[in-house]
Amino acid sequence: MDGLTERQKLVLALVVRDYVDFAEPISSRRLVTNYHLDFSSATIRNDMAVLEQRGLLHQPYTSAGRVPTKAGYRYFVQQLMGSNELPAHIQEMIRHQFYQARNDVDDWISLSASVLAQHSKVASIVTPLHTEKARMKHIALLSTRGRQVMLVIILNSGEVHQQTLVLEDTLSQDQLNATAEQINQLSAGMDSKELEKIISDIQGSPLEEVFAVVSQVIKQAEVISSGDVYRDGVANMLSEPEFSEPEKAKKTLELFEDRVMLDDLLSRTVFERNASGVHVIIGGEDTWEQLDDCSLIIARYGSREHAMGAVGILGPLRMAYSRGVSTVRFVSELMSELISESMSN
Amino acid sequence: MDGLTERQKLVLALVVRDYVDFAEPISSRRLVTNYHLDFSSATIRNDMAVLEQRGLLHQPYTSAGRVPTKAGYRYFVQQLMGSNELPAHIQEMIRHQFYQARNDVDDWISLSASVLAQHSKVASIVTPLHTEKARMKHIALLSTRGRQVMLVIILNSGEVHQQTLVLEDTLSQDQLNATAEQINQLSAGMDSKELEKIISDIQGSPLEEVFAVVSQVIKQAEVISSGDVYRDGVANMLSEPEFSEPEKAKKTLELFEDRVMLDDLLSRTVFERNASGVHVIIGGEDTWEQLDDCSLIIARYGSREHAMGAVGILGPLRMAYSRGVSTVRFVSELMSELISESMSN
DNA sequence: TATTAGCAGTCTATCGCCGAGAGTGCTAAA
DNA sequence: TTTAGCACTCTCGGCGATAGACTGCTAATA
Repeated sequence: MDGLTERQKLVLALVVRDYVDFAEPISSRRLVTNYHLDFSSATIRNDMAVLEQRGLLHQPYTSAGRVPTKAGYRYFVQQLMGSNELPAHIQEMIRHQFYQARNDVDDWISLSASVLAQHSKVASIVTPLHTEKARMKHIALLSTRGRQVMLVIILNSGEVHQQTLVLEDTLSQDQLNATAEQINQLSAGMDSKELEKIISDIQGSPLEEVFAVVSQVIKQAEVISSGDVYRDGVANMLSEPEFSEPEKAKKTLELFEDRVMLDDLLSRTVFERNASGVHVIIGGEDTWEQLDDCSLIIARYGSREHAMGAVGILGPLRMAYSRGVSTVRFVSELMSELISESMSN
Repeated sequence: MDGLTERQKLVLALVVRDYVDFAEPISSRRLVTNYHLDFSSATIRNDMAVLEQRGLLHQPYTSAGRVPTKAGYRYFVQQLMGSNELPAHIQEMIRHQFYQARNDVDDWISLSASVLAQHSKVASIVTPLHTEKARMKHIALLSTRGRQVMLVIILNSGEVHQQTLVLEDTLSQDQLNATAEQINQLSAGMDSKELEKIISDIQGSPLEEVFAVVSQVIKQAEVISSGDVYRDGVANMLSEPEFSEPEKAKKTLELFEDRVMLDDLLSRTVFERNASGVHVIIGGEDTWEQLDDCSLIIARYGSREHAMGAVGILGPLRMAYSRGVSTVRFVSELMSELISESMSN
């Protein structure tokens, strides 16, 4: 009910739909003729006036058509849009692309960024997997060159992290193997706190340096770092008329280079909100000023027990929400499925 | 000599310099007053007419000021610019940033992208290290989760590659260690061709699958892949007036997402040309159509014996070439230095 | 011969104006 | 409650005129 008649809801939905497609203010007559409504344009005008009073539509100037407000988009997404599935042939196409890829999480991640950008015509963001409670499973030390050594850390979740070390002296691979073995014996299954305890126990040991780095890497694994967020389709955004003024375009592009903001956004939306499923953030929602004229559709993938990441798309307010949500939902579910398959057994 | 008087060269240099700063056609009077020349504007006008005849300057329309042509920029870069060093305090600042970073090539790479973008005010591109003749030094197999195994390959050059495998059966870490040991014994120091020979020898062995992937990864290491090129400062570009038309801006942004083109560009400029040092590519140089109104300043880092990468900046034709070249040169030398230090023992 | 002052000529950019067109809100009738 | 009709408002595109910025040329000068 919430005070809107069925016809008013229809009008709102049609305005959103038409505006998304054509990016110009929508007039009452236009709706009547394009959608063969059984009402006169005057009737629709009355409904539009009501919707404007409720703050769901906006008139750029007296006697222009109507444009949805942020609240209008939100109402549309929450009440009117429903939840459509992605058409079967599209699903098939995407699945096919994934099955063709190598069996590698990193490849899937970059592929999903590309798929999302391609199907949504806006920019996409995909984070790698990360674990909330990171525990070390196993490490390896590999001699690369000179005193340089690669430390590879496998977490319980299956995530892999690596980090270069430069040691005081050159060690042979055999010596490194022995060292790694020692560390594995001492600390398999530990989290960063437990590791720190060990470090204080072994003060002065030649292992201390390596331990410190292991603990540091594990601590970092618990925070999502935008450093290795995948992006794609950023150029798509510039086709949208809302970014025709270079100033706005620049502001938006800077979003994608602002790591602090991305970190905050991703961790606060996807990882803290306990609700799973697809989130739609419209126009910054009073929290992210920079996102003021963008919308974000985002969902988790992976599983809470092991490791999770986020896939999403970022576009203008005037965005194909229904299609966007279906696409993001499908891709996130597909990713989860692929990952759990590759880890099973 | 090459047919230009000293004063004509000066005029060209000043036009380039002033145009770079102000992005508007430069008039004869403007040069005289701004740079306190001891000639009248009429004299400068005569020189400008000559420079235009030589194709070094261009007049947007009758009775507008002059703008450098691509040839003009090229002449400036090759003959007039000289090679300035980056101011000492800037050098110090950049060094400081690098010494603060972790001792990790990947961190240096992303840092150098950020430093270049910041100091040049245009976009930067940095590739990771890659080797022309990749030989396997050592591999490790690490059990991650279920049948999923991480294959880590260390090349002779010190580069590290990793790739997830999904095996038929779950193997314990001990079994994996044994397998890796076998492979190391059999094939340490081999290049991809030699590996392929081995593969045909061990047809049907359980090692075959792993071998195939090792050989594939090594082959890939020889090609520079834009997949993991670092970019930064792309948003900077949109501040430049040449990208105020969204159409051009989009075309340029697409450059950064066009992996095929980046691959080609990087391998043909930096890795094939035997001359080392800084390369300046102005306006695509008849080879890269998409780069038509961009310039690229790029240099190698690393060393030919071990592994090399490229650092560079990409901006509009109207670019601060002198400063750009100094910056790129300095960063590439610094990277080389840091890498060789971390590899020495 | 090289340089310069002066001037006529050319082109752009900007402003204001006007009319066409689109779309509304309102009123009165169905 | 819906609708036809109409007056009103506001934008957008085109037009013309003006101001201003530079140039190229010519004739004078050192």
